[in-house]
Amino acid sequence: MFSKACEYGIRAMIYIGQQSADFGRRVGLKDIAAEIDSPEAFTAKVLQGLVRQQLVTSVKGPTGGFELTPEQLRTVTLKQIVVAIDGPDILQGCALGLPQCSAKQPCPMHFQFLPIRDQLNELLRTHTIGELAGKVHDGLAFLKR
Amino acid sequence: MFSKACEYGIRAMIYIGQQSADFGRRVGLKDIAAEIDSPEAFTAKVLQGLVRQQLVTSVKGPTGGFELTPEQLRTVTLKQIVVAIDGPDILQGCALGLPQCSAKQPCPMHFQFLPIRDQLNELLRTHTIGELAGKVHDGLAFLKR
DNA sequence: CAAATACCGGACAAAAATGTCCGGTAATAA
DNA sequence: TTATTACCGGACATTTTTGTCCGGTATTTG
Ligand code: FES
Ligand code: FES
Repeated sequence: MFSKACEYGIRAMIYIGQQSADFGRRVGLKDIAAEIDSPEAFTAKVLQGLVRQQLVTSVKGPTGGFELTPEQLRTVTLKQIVVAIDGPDILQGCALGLPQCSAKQPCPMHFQFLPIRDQLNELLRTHTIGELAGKVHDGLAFLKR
Repeated sequence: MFSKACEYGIRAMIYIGQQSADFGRRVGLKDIAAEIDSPEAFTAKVLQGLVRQQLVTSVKGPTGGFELTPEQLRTVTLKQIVVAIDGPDILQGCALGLPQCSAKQPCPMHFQFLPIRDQLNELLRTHTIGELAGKVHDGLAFLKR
């Protein structure tokens, strides 16, 4: 479904968001990698990209780390993260790999697949990091194991 | 979503099925690759695997090629093909890559993601190759362009 | 039987994804 | 100011996926 990079990116964002929302605390790479069970250096690469796209904020030096501003917590969606890392293909590409997904020249799965893909779009579009971080805070969801 | 191998595999199977159902005609690799716009040698590899799993039948020598028996047309589903090529992960794996998808230890997307994944399961489980080949026959669906 | 055909199987090659390392830079704190 | 901290950026390494090649084998036709 998603690439490893994307999985790590989402999990990292939710963890950063949870720490920012609950404690106003910045988190370092080592901390993140440990809490979401991901390779540290690779996760760094993924987060660097998200910082460039301003989906997350980073601060260098002692007491530095990653954080999500209240605005980012409220506005950054799963869709933005997925598109930033994996590109828009999963949101609009053909299930069977045809170069164009269209109702004019549909693949045999098109009309059955479309509603499913649309629901995925809706899921990604309507869920913010702040919302998902809340579940982790409440002990209703987990980021590893 | 699916790997390239899986996309080629499904498209090839539908084309083979359409030719078997409509004309009782075996099709060769060159023909298949041209009709579904896929790399010939790579498609061969994918089909070899499906032959081993008896999802499609192959015959060597002149007049040989690939075909689907009436039974295969009726019973082989998208799910069987996807699992044979990509494995069961897309049908049961966690959206965020947790080693186990479970409601006991759910990731933050679990309860929203589950119904979508279930619908995909249902789509793959309930559609046979014969059924999809029929759409191509009727000009309602296409395997390239 | 002999020749031609077409899938089979394994080795090989290229590209992409995943993962690591290390020096550079900016920020903090003593 | 100086030392320390922690992200940044690029190069490098490994693994997986994608794709190619070629001789072998089975089958058909003459
Ligand atoms: S054309 Fe294949 S999903 Fe739309
Ligand atoms: S635990 Fe992640 S989808 Fe079920």
